[in-house]
Amino acid sequence: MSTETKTKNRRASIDDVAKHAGVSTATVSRVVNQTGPVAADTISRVQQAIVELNYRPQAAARNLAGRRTHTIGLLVSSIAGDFFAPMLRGIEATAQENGFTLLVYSTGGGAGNISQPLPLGEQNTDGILSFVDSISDAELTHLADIGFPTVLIHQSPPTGLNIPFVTIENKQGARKLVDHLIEVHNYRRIAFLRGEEGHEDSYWREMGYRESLRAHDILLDENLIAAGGFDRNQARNVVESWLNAGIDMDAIFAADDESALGVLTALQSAGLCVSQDMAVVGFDDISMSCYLTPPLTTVRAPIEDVGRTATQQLINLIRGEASEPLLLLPTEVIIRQSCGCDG
Amino acid sequence: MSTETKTKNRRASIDDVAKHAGVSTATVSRVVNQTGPVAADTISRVQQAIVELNYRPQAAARNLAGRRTHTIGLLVSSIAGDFFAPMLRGIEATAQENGFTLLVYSTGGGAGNISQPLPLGEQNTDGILSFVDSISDAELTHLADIGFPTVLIHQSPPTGLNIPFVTIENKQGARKLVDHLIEVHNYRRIAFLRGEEGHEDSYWREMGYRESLRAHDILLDENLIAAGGFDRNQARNVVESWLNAGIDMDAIFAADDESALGVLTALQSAGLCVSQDMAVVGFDDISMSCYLTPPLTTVRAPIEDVGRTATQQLINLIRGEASEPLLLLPTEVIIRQSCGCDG
DNA sequence: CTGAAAGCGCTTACAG
DNA sequence: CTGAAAGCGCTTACAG
Repeated sequence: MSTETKTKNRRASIDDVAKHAGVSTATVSRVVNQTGPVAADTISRVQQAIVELNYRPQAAARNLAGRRTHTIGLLVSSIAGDFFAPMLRGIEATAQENGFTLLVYSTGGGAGNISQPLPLGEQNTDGILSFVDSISDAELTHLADIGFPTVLIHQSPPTGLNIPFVTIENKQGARKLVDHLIEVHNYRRIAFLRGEEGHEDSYWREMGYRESLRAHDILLDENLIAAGGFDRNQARNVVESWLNAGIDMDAIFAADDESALGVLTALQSAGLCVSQDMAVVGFDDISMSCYLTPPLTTVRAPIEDVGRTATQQLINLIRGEASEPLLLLPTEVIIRQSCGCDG
Repeated sequence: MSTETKTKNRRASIDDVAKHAGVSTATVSRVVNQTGPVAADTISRVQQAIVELNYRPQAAARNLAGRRTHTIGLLVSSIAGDFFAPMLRGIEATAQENGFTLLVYSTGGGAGNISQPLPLGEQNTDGILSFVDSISDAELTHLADIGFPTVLIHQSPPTGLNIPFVTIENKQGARKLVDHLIEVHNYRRIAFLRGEEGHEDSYWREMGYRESLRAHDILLDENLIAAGGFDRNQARNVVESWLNAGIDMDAIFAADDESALGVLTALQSAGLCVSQDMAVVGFDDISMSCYLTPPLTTVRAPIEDVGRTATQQLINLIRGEASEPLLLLPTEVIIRQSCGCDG
């Protein structure tokens, strides 16, 4: 069995509406877009014709003639995980509120610095939002050259390029989290599990970690730092190898909640009791973090808000209004039980 | 009046490329789109011009002239949760593989049956993917009338409309899950927590539940059925009230994992030990389900695959090829520990 | 307040 | 294999 599309008669165009209402297409355009002055009764005549013919302006023609697309392009390396959903929600909502639609393209990771024309750009959007590593420096340079509205999310622009970006207070958040571990729980041997190589979030979280240790006169043991890749399995493997090597630790700070999950798994399958035998903390506060056992102490990243803010900045740029070169959204330490607190 | 003043910041158009390569725009179009025959050396001349001028065809003009948009519209009621990410991943990937871009619009829930022109439709896409309740019957009827390619996800079309849809084997999955509860664990008093009112997934899951009870000669107790709304908090409240009322139960089947979470919370804060004192099972197998305590026994819904399949069906429709009126993707019971098994 | 007309930047018969 | 030309369906000065 199969269904097939049946073609019916042509859709109504602006000419049809104009004819039906006895006006010119210019007038129809004016009432549709609420631009320019039109007499009240003309307006209602046109509106009636629109309803009767079920007229909907065709985007392509509108964009061509108007030199705008009313759409925002979002580039991400991968549409995955708990991190993505809230960000998308923020972006989508803000775009809608301002009359823009959202075009999403995921570069599928690894697009890193291979310069290849993206399917989203000047040719089909009014502006681009780029999350982390989804766009090459060459492409970014091109966009900056032609002055195309662009905002970076959780990533700073290549040096020399004047592209606004919005991200979160990674360092501050990490600093406070580690301070808690040291000051409240008296841990001194705190391991750090980095995120992805070259990822700025990870970099600044590590800086916060180092700063906290330094501030408390704790000598950093480089053996307590390893790469977790923001990945459950990689994190789990690292912790298992630490355990096998008999590394002495009080606590493990995973660069994100996703990898904290792997840490928890490794510890539990080694028969350790998290929070008593070993503290674990993460970063992001993804939706499942409060349901873990024990509930995860972490730093809340205002991801949805990052999406909203970045989109607003982009829309400002598109409208030719001022926009902040850098916006750092505040993070907040969320104390639960995996750090050793009672909850 | 001299044409020497070629504006430096204007983007290259097809005319510029044609002039640069010494050919007509028709020829440029042919090499760009790989349509029609072009001599080998002409091709390379044009390609060189394209590179030199950094030419990128403008989508709006292309769409207008070509009467196609090369984009797929996705309508969802809300971009939230663990359910959405995998579905989006499947849709996005399949769209990309076939040269389509994705336009996403979330109706923000409650769009139910208020007929209001959607920002996604015939005017800016080649086809529409609609997830559950994101589009009104009136709108759907309109789309069917004009034969516009449309595919429904996790939702059947209104009666009389010939619109293909893809969903999962809800009833079968629920049936097997409840069979397990009865046959392996000997539970007889199994409660069911419905999902959202009028939601087809919920309806069929309930049918599977009822069918299993009937097959095992267990009389259905209507007091053991309540509305959980696919919602953590609502589910939690219901279970708390059941507990307060002293309802006798062996097990609770939550219509999705999200609400199973609420069940777990309610049970645990009442001091009950899930899996020993009371079994809990869910549906979907969202990413966090295996990390819950105890790990959740559930039914795996192939959500990403649903996204892929629906998109492929839509693309078939767009291309005028055959498409299945209904595709039911298989589900699978995932036994973990919350049902009382050892794990 | 309204309309005639010139595009916007492409694609695609049609003719050669 | 290639080009001239007629649109695609809108918007927007410009003129009245």
